[in-house]
Amino acid sequence: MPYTVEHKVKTRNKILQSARRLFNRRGFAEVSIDEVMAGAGLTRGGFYAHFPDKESLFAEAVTQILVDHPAEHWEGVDLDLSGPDVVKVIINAYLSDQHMDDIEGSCPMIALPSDVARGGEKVRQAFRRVLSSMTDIFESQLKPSPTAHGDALATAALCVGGMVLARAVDDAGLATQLRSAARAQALRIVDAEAT
Amino acid sequence: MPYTVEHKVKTRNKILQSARRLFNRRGFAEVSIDEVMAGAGLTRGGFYAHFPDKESLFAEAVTQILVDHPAEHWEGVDLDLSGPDVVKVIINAYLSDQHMDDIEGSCPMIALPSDVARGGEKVRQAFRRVLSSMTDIFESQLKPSPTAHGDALATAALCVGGMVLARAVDDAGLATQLRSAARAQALRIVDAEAT
DNA sequence: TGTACATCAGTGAACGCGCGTTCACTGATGTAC
DNA sequence: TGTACATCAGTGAACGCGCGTTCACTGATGTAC
Repeated sequence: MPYTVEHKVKTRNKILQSARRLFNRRGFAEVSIDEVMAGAGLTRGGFYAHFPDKESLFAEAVTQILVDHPAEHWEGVDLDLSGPDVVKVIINAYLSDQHMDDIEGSCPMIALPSDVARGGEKVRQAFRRVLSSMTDIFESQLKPSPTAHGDALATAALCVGGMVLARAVDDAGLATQLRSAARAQALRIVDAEAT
Repeated sequence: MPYTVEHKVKTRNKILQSARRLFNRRGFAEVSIDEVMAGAGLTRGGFYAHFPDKESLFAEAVTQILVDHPAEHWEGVDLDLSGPDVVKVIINAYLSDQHMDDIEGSCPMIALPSDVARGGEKVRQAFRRVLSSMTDIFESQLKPSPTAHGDALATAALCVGGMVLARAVDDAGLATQLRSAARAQALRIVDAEAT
């Protein structure tokens, strides 16, 4: 068996990373397989040795951030996921300038939510896994209560909603206001409900 | 001058409405001009007598909801914009089952945020106008304070974020939880800061 | 150790197709007489 | 009032192009001897 197994896995990951960068920047429909493969240093035809079709690539690219960067996500942001303030650290990192500017490396929930909403079942399932990985951390750090689950979901809605609006608006000042307003409310929720 | 001026305006609006429906459902890049024109009962070629290119159509379609439905937005939801509880009425309508299900008629901030974030200046400006028309109403009903503006922005982030996540997730139960969690927090903000 | 070989990751030409846009036209319309 | 006409909204064939996908191939590789 020529070529090691790791060789193929490595190539597959190169394709996924190229896809994630390109999808984050330009969206699913606007990116061609040619471009994804070129970004991975490969050519068109090889794609189908790794993925059955474009839609599958989309689903895996959305999930990839979970597999590949389990702890530290956004360039220049230190995520200490073991300290007592995990939730605040995540909120601040999520709504940070670095995450705002890091289009290619950003969370797929911000870069691709409307693409996913229109996508197939696999993509939407991948999206839910990403969201749950966030809300599970939030909920685990809140004081157990009947509202803890809802508070975690609302906190995620604030983080994602604040960033999505900030990215879509043509006014940099408004974008900054949106992020700090979302941050303030998110921190208020977790402060009120912290363990 | 054959054909009245209103005739051309009417046709233009038919194209815009067809575009808004199709873009909301399938996204900007995924919808063809042929489909938009067919949805308006017209054929391909006529498009360029009304719009210079596809991007301009996108920008106008995003704004159209403001021009066309200034008061009542979502099917089956009564919006009383004159009462004292405007903000609560809007929050409830925005996060309602009707708005969740009405994909074609929904707010463009929910259906198209990531498409807009990648779009040109005109589209992003149109998006900001839609967002501001919402936050202006919120802010005008809050007790004047240094945080009123931010509270209005955070409320919008909750409404939009809650709906965007609900639409993207593959789990109907989670979608409902997201919407009611966002609603609860949004109402909490305006209750704490109401005039 | 060195070489012949079987494997299969990756290549790139080719496919049919639908896209955004252009343009010569047609025919329904309001107006002038 | 009735008719001839100029206008221009809308038509649909055509354009070049890039897409997703297929497939016969090539050549770098690890293995067997």
